Amino acid sequence: MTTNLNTFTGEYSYTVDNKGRVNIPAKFRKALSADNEEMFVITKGMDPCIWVYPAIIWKNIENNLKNLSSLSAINRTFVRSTVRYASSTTYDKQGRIQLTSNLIDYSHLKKKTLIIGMVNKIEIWNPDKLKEIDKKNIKIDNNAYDELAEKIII
Amino acid sequence: MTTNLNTFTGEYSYTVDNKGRVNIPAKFRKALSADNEEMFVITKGMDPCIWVYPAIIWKNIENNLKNLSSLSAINRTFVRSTVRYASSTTYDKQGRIQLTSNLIDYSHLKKKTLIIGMVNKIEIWNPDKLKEIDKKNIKIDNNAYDELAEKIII
DNA sequence: ATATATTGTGGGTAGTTGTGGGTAAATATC
DNA sequence: GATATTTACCCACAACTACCCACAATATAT
Repeated sequence: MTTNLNTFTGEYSYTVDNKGRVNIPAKFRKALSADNEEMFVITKGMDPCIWVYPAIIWKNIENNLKNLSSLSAINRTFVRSTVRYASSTTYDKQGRIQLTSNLIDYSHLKKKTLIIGMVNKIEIWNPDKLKEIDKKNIKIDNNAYDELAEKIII
Repeated sequence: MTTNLNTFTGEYSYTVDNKGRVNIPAKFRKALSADNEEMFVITKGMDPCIWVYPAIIWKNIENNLKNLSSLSAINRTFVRSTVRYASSTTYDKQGRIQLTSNLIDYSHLKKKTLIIGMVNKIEIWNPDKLKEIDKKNIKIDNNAYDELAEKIII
């Protein structure tokens, strides 16, 4: 059976080389639908990590943003903070994408990275940073999970 | 995959030279549709920055304004504060546009600039000024912001 | 178990991009 | 009308990027 297109699961360890490139796991590349033409959009995650979207998924976000009028100050701030760190890249013959130094700094990437499938997007983490965050999140009360339970069946 | 035409994302650092020229990032130039004929319209932003529109997008704005009644105070204010300062420029062989001293003053541009893709337009900032504004905006009511995020971010 | 193909990591090179400045035409000033 | 000042266009060069190839490690097939 073929898995869902543009859907990513699982976790992989890779390295960022000294040119700022990381491999996109082969499985993820295969999950990309053809109309993406091998293109991703990378941007700042809400956690200290990099978010990687299939290009066509990102396009939807972009189109939604286009409909926000810049007359409203909140709209301007929102658009700016959303797209400011976004840039599109196609992966090279070896399956790597080029990260920007902005995003590398933001997510504290060194050499080792953890690449995590997050269903409709991919996250790139510094493994140590993720451990840190995980520790904090353990304390998150179970009530929050109970709330989620009503929305999602697993 | 071809990215959306006349759509800009990402953030770039450039310098204004002593003739008042700034580079338009290569990626942005490539995103310009051919019928713009390498032309932008620069004008006063609603924040203390310069707005740069692809010429044909600006044309649409002008046409829309024509249909707006001048009875509305907001319309009048917008026309007066934004349209008033608009002027068109094509970029030179090196990819730079010439700014006007009016706009340089208005946006407090010194040497360092931050050029930000704002989907359907481009903003040129003094990096320090933007930091200032960002700080202020953190206090802006988060509810409106979160509402937007829920609608738009996937 | 061995051979073959695929995948991940490193580096080299040619072309592009960003930044400075120079020169001639156009405009303004006296 | 002559001179000064600005503007538009051109060239040069350093820095960077995209693209290419190589090779080792892993996975797959026979």
